[in-house]
Amino acid sequence: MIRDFLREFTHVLVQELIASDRLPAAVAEIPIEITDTKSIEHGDFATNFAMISAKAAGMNPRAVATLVVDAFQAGPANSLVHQIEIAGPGFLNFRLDPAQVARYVGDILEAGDAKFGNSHLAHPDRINVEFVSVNPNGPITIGSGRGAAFGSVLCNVLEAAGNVVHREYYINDGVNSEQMRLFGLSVQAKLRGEPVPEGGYKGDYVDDIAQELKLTISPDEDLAVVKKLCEKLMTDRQREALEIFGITFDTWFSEQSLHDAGIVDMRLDELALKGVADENPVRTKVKFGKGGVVEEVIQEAQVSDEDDVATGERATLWLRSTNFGDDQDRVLRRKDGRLTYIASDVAYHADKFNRPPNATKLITVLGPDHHGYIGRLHAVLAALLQQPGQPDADALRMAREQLQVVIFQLVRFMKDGKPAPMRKRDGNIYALIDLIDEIGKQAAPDADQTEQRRIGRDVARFFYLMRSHETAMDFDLDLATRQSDDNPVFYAQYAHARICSVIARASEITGEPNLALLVHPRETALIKKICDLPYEIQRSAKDHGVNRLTTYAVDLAGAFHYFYDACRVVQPEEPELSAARLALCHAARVGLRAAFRILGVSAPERMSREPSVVGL
RNA sequence: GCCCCCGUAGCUCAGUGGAUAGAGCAACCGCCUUCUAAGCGGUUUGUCGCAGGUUCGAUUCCUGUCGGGGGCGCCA
Repeated sequence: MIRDFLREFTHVLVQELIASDRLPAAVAEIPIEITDTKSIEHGDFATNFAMISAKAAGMNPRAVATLVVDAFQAGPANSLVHQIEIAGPGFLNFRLDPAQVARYVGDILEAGDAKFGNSHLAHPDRINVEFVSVNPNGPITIGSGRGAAFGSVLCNVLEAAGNVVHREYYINDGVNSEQMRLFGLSVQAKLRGEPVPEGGYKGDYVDDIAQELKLTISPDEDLAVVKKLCEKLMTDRQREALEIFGITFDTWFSEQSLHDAGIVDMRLDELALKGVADENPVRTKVKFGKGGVVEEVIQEAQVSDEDDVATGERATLWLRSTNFGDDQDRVLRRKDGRLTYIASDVAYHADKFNRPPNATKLITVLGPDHHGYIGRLHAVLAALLQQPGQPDADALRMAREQLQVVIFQLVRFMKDGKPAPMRKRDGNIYALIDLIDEIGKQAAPDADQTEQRRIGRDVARFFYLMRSHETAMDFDLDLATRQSDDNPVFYAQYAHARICSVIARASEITGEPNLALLVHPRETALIKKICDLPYEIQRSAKDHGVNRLTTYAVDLAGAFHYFYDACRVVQPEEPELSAARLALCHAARVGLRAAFRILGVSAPERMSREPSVVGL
């Protein structure tokens, strides 16, 4: 908003200087960045343009800055930009007229809760974002919670930045999966009252599933049937937990459906036809040195023993992924004919471009244990995308452009100042839904379950989102549960509740607000902060740094509290000022609600803490 | 061995190549006759791990190094 205006404003000044030969044409290439200032002594906004363009201009930064200021002073007076000053090594500091800044309040109110912060793109991406996607063999854990929170907010941010986004969950229900077979066996054992097999699944949820299945099927039912049914039950529970966590997907995509439709076989045939997959009994492995330099290429002959031939087994089908940057060729089909997980991935990645229709980009959010998987996925997509005669490197580059794998780092849970195990004392997996319930019960012991879960969800989401996804984080369970009052999400939500309260109290304030009266420094600071939301969203969409939005929400709340403290809104003896401040309250509420909407946390209209009885 | 991430105040962490590096917690001192004190103001706190390099300018980018966390299956 204001930044966009100042960028354009400066751009025009520079263009004039170029047109009149006072600056060389080369400086037109220098981007103009508007930054905020650390101190109001440096004005409202600043640009380093003079410094970064000094070389292209062939003069020192202050000389460039002087030209810009001259052009500004020679031009027609601008109502918003009061003054441009040269400071320090060559900063251009903008001083704005607060009464003009206040006019932006009107723009904010016009956009409203649902639209404020959103941008339009001339050429939006159509993006499929896959996230969470855990195996249907257990509940969503607190570990997956981070990917869930991050992925959902990334989707919201990309959408708000003007892209078309499709939210997708991939169900790993492939019939060949060892893990899922073991899960089915474990449930089957429970059904029959037998001990779970070696390495099988334990925990209360396995019993729950077995109990539920007992109602509909006999203990003698085939493993395949049991497996399919418990996958469905588990997936339903995951879906339910994620909904409580504030996440709904556009598509829950079944891996097995690709096999059932014969699409996997079809894609493998295509790859074989293209020559990027074959049955030659050799595997290439590449040893990379520092910086991805190829140090050694090893060809391993794959010996087939006579038993294989005798049992009529086929040769192994290899994806020659080393041609596309992978460190070893990957098996697509084992010699016994069973397809690997990566074979499904081939079909799946081709299919994903249908959601949204004609998708231009795929984003896959994965946990830290999957970072070794990135190269494989790019190789899969490169093999799919490669056109006849196209060099491997070009296909790989295309794959890397179209598929972004975003890895979030480990989250460690801390209790009593020590790392807490991911399993609880009773041996059960720590599920996301347990975390939500625990936080909610601690924060609001007397509230009903719906309200407790709303609070638990808000706190958990905010905690997950406060840190950059690319940094390992500690999730302090004590802070999130016991001392939940210290949680910044309450600070931010309280600002919203406070605004609602002020608005309710101001019903007698009517009349047209004169926004030009909003010139108190704390009013100007609040308006500037609200106006920053679209900018923060655009930045976050660009580098996936969605944790900024939590910082933004807290900063905006702080700006409101600071304003509230000094500027009384409801003053019947000053109706014009009151109306203007009321409008500002509405605008701040729009900003907070928009930020909360992106973050997936609620905007409570009332917050009141019962007096504590502790210590009596 | 290779790959990913981290190292900033006592603790947990923000920080867009820029000016005097910030916030919360913790400690201390103030502010409710007044729109919610889950708030506001103030005091105190630094070898931005270390060494080079690029740059007019580096906490930020690059290289190396030390320390910590995680990952490298014909499992998914």
